[in-house]
Amino acid sequence: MSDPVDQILDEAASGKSIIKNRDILHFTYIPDTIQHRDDEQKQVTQSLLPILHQARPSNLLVYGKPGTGKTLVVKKVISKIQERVEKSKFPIKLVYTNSKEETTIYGLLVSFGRQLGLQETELPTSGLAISEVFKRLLNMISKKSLNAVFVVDEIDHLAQLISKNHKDILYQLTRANNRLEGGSLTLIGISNDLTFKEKLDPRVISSLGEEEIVFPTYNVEQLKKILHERVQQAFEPDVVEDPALNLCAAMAGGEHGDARRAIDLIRVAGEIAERGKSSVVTSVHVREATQKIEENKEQASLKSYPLHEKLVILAVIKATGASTGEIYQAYKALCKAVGRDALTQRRTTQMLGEIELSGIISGRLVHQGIHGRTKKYKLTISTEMVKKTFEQDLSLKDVV
DNA sequence: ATTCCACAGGAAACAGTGGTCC
DNA sequence: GGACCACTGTTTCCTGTGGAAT
Repeated sequence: MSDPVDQILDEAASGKSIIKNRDILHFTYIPDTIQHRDDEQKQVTQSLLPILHQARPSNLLVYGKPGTGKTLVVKKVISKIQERVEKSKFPIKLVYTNSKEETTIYGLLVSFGRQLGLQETELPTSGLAISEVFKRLLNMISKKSLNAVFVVDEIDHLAQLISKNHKDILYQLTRANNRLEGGSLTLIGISNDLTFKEKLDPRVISSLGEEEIVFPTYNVEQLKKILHERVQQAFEPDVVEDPALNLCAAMAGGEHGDARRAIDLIRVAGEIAERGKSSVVTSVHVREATQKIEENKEQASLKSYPLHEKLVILAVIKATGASTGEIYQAYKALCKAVGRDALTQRRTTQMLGEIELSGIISGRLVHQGIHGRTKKYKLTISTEMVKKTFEQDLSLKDVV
């Protein structure tokens, strides 16, 4: 018997794989052309054209569901503009940040600052007032007469942060040009949520949405073409069966035309087929892939919860279909069992709400007349999955 | 028609941490 | 070293809710 590790390594080295280029099976892999997005590419380019003529373009808002290629298009246009203006020595600075990757407004501004070239000593990662951070950013732009273009991906998330902290940072960003002595600042917002503007200050809406571009979702036919192209480049010839490809497109098409999801599906299906030593990818593999992606998502999300949230989830299992009050009693008992102080009922309600948002549990508001109003929760995923995941947590081992 | 229950969930306050600035 | 700041997680306080019971 050969060594099991060697066996796998030998097989991989011999090039037996049905996948010949894995990189292509990632959404962010940018092909030369972004398919079915010609119109949008033209629109974005038109909007940013003034930069070429050394003028400040209008602030721009880009909308579209996840996986519609918004960010890819914006990044492509920007990098092309950058190529051209580099030659003309026009001092333009493009800065990209995803607000979801920053948990605070402070972090977001610091990320902008770093990309503008502000060092740790000039802009520390904490300790300053937000207004001070903002001032330092503007000083930098003024001093170097930069024409800065800030791209804020998932700007709806930023809008949410702002509504929590009551800071009008977006307003200040959109009106920064009035405060600048040299240089300029342009804001490009990218959003998944078409309705996020409703949460904003009307003054911000008017200056931020000077121009708007909407990315329509892909239809199943378009998804098929996108998949087909990637499959041709990524897999060996005739490996992916047509029904498998069609199923991927149909499934992703059913979920708001998400190309990211479609490409993910075919990648995971390919990996499953390969591990099963199959020479073709069939629709069975695609179905398995759907399930696997779903399970991975659930497990990752379960693992990421802090202890008290995990205890609340366990309490929902113990008191299944029960009201908040009963769940709270079960939770208190669990806390006692693991030797922790229980949090208040108010906090527990809040945690239940947060967990519900992630889709692991679902709640239903019930009016029971004189018995008051309550919310009844139940688990939406399998109990076994939760138990299996939580068993790995040492502090929970005894109560699972 | 009124009362009452068992909470939901918003708002504000607070404590603690980790930092800067002068 | 003290004033100040951002931020997170939590508690405290409070108002609102809709239908059964009275």
